[in-house]
Amino acid sequence: MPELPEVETIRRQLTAKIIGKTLEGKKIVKVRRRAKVLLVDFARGGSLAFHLKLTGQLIFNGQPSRATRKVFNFDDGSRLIFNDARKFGWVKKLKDTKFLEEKFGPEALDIKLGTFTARLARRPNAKIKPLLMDQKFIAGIGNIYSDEILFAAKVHPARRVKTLSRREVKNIFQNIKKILKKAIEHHGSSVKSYVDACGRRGDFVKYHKVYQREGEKCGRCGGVIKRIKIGGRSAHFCGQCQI
DNA sequence: TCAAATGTTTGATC
DNA sequence: GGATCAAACATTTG
Repeated sequence: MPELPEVETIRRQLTAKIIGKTLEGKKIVKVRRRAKVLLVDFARGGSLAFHLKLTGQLIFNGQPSRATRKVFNFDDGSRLIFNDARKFGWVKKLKDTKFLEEKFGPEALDIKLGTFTARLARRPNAKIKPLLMDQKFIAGIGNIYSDEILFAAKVHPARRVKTLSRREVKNIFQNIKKILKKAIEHHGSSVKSYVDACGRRGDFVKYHKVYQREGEKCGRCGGVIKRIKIGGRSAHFCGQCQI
């Protein structure tokens, strides 16, 4: 799944649907997100934690299918379906979620420019795309949005951090916020299997400028969109205007 | 049949 | 410690 915008979409929808319901005798008081982990908090402590990895789905009042791994039944007869075709995802009960604070870096939507710049300065030799996807460096960005952010900032995904100008750093920073927020407004990107908590597909794919658009013409400069491997993942970028 | 896929972890190597 | 890469997890899709 599901990068920050997709998990955040599900978080918001579940907040509206399941707060106040009771699950296995425990009242739900909050639905939170930390990095790409979704947390359902109970009144007397403890949480249910979900990670959807690549193909996980959480559908409120969905119908079970072959991909269904778990069904959570609420006291009022409604339910939450956890699907995951590839079985990489997980759900677990946590007594304490404090460790999640240190497990991940600052939230992408919360980080300040000064913090972002200071953290970059500690990793001068890292390539920018894998660094943006490093959850310990900054939390919430994955393969789709790192490509889109770097396209918007006109920065090549393999650029070393130490070669970035202050202006480029600011540009990347501003586009992290801008693109993630816009993607949330569109309920995320349904490239393949992702659907939101209502079982609907996200709309943001039509705004992708480079992700999975190899061979197409760049909408900004007319160059050709390329795909290369960086850190074992596909990186999509315009070979002409991303320097 | 082969390649690639929204994520993360682990181990090897320089 | 950093950086890079391959492999692993299990399955679907083109």
